[in-house]
Amino acid sequence: MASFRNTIQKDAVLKALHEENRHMTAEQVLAKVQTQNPVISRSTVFRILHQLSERGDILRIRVPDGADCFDCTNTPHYHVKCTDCGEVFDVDMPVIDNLEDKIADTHGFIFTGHNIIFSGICPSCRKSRTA
Amino acid sequence: MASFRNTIQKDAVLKALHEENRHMTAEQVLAKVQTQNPVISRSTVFRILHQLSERGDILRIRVPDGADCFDCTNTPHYHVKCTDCGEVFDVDMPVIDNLEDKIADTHGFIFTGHNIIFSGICPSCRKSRTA
DNA sequence: ATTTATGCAAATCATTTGCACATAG
DNA sequence: CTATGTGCAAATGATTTGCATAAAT
Repeated sequence: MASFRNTIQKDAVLKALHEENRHMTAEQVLAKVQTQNPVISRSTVFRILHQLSERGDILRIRVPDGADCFDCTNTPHYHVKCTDCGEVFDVDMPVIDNLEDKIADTHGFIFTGHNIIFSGICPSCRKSRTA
Repeated sequence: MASFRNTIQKDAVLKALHEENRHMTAEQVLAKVQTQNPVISRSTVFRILHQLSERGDILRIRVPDGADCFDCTNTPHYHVKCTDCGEVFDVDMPVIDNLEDKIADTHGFIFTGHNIIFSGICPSCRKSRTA
């Protein structure tokens, strides 16, 4: 069976995610990691983020029309994307249980989950608009 | 001001969308259009789909981890993505009004809308699994 | 020793864009 | 005539992958 090995790169990625404690793109993780350890490659960061999210250790947030984000938490929650700057933020709202039950006709589909992405204007973009 | 012109290509794209009457990827639109008019380029299809969705004539559905879909309807609705084959289907469920009001702490965010993507197993993938 | 990981560069996939030419208004 | 549209090929951006080497178990 495939087992996982501990490497400096994996530690660095996890450390970066925990220090920020919010979702980061792979690019942001790479940048942060490289400030400490300059010799770590982009593909390795992508591979590690992929592996960790497959394992369920971190959350991969598929951002429509933008780079995916990774969150060191593993409890599901919803997100907002600012339509101005494209940043993604957490939403303070409990996950809706059994949302799937509201579907009238399932056509034989088996629903396993759902994801909500809100859109809006983030506080800082709002300020720079009125300014 | 910029105004729009009618071209054979635009007619062809709209015709393709209306004939299928369900969401298609740009690639699918291109394929269908090329059966009638072989000399229409990929970029033109993309440009037209972009233009039409900007105008609000059609719906652009951002599919996480997959090609965007376009729907000739302009009334919003939710979608399911089959985790097996990746196909996207409409969901028979009314759009939730005021979902944004359920957000506890908005941190100064202005919410303008939301989108829900369900995940599940489509009927045909389910069949081929048990087979 | 054997298997998993890494770094690099090249590949992929969906989509956009620059540019010269065509065409609708 | 003049602005908008088209076709092509090349560019983009995010992510993945093949391959030889390195490191963890």
